[in-house]
Amino acid sequence: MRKQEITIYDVAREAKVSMATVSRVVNGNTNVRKDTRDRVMKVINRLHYQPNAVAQGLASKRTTTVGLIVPDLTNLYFAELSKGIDDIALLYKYNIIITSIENRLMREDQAIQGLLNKQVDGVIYMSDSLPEEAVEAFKRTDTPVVLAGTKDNHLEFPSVAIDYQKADTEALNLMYNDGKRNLALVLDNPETVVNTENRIPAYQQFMKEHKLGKGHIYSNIKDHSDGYNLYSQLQKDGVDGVIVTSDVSAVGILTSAIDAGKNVPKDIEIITANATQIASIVRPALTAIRQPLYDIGAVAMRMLTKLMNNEKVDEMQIELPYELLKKQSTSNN
Amino acid sequence: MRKQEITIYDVAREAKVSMATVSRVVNGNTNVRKDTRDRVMKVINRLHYQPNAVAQGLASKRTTTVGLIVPDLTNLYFAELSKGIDDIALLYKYNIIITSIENRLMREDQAIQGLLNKQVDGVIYMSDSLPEEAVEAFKRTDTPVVLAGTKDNHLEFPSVAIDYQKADTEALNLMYNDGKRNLALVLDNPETVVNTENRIPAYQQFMKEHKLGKGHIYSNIKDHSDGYNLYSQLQKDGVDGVIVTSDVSAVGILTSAIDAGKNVPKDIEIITANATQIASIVRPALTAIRQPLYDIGAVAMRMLTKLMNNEKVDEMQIELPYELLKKQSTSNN
DNA sequence: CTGAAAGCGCTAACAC
DNA sequence: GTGTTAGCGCTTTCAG
Repeated sequence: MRKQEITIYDVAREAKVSMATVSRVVNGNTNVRKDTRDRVMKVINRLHYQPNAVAQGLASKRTTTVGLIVPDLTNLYFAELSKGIDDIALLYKYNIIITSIENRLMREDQAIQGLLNKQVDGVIYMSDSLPEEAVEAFKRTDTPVVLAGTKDNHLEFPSVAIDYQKADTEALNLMYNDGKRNLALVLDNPETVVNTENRIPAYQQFMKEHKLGKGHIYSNIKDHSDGYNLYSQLQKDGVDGVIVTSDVSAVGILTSAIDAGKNVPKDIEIITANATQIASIVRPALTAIRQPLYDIGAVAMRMLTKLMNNEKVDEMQIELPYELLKKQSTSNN
Repeated sequence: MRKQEITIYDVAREAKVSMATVSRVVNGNTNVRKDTRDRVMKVINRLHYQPNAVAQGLASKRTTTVGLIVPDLTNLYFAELSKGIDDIALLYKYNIIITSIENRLMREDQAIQGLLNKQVDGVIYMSDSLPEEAVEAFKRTDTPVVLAGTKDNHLEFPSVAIDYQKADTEALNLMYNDGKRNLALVLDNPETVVNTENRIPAYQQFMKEHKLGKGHIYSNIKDHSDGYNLYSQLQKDGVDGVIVTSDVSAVGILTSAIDAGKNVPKDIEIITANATQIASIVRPALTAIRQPLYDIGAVAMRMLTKLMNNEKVDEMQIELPYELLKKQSTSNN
């Protein structure tokens, strides 16, 4: 709806060439003589011609657009992932259509279908859960998909993530070495693949191996106040060390403990499993499993570019290194 | 690139109608007899037909897509604005193409041009600065634009924001009433319209009216460590009260003060001017100018839908109410 | 209420 | 190297 609808046809006429030639110039095709190229370029600049990406998309069947499916924009975990994706997308000249699915009106499979209808060239899926309908939706298409910061049950889709199981075990071990024996796991969503297939098994195995009983798993602790309110329960249950999957919830537990006159890490140790900048901003700073979120996003997007170009991808399940950042919410003996 | 490329033509053939009729059914045009509509719908469902949005866009010149221009995805200020935008966009069935311009590779006007080439139906601009080239880019087009959480110098564009000047004056007054006399203004970007036209004038006028001298304005304090490092300078300058435009920077100042053994609010009062959830998570909680970020985004997007439909919009410059949330970083006498 | 036909602006064989 | 010509899949007059 530009005021001046300059089309490729206008340029062709003014430059006295065919639209095919203009198209070649626009797309950097080398099969154009230098002087005609220059002539066309001059007209393009004079007329301020800008190719209509929609028409290009229809004709070429490539939209240079990728879809992002993300649960919550205001969760820094996803925001930091997105940043990595965005930077690489820019590098490869892809636009990003973002679809947030936290809203009840939008289901995963609908989000996918919507993106597919827009003819995106690829999709990056960051939602922590991958419902069966979503899997089906992906399978109905040739459009490549990469999971970022999450995995699927059967490793059917390419993904970029960390070794959650190993990370959690290491975190539990840290608290164990600090003398903590009543360790708990605090989950946001208990049904995500990462949790059911990685975090919970890691926790249960650790508890078993160290003969610590069944332990405690708390679910649906998603925001600051959830965490804040959970603390009294943790006290009742005698918990002295927790891994928390939601960053702000970890802060909530921390604040609640301090407000209750407790000492962190003496009375309770806290490790946040999906650290964002928030973990390092609060005091005491939270010991954290630091995932390379930006890199996960960047690598996922890079992988997607390869997939979209039908390039060979040697590794479909990429695992990036994490770091267990020991801060003030554990005593780190 | 779907495996099964069902087109409107396939549906037409199977349903024994013309593609025009299928199109009418798909678009909810009422001029279709009920039984033909049903027949077409049945075929659509059987074939899993999904309209190609790119072809629709080319033919109808509407893409049901809006562009978002945002400086930084990982800044919760923008994330919270985006959430409001996203929810309303979903409601009106618009997709969102997000363009982040913090990257040096992407300038404001390029971002705009890119969105325009994609034939977006409208743009929401959240960047805190609006360079001349960006203004020019917008003027070359009929595509409606709404500024969210920011304003332009000449009120040329529709916008949704708060009264920054009034808010800051109120904040300064709070600290003044607490007995603070060496008040400072800590800016992220000193060149944004909101700062040059609203915050700085408000500050200067307040200082003048209360005969507090020239005061101190600090610039380019953008992240947590900027704020943290600034504190020693604030001490040197004897500052006992600050308004900070970057939320995480405010936390940085807070943490730095506490680490230096100071008392907040006794030694220094801190008010954050662009509060996000972070402001309420830290302890002591930050006194904040709480802007209704979600609402700003939602109202901006709603306004844009009207503009895109050529509906009448009575108010082009919308000002939403803010709240001065008195928390623990001021003594609130 | 339905169909025919002309594009939307561009790309991509295929000729020359 | 360059031009010609079909489409891409859909919407939208315009007839009837």
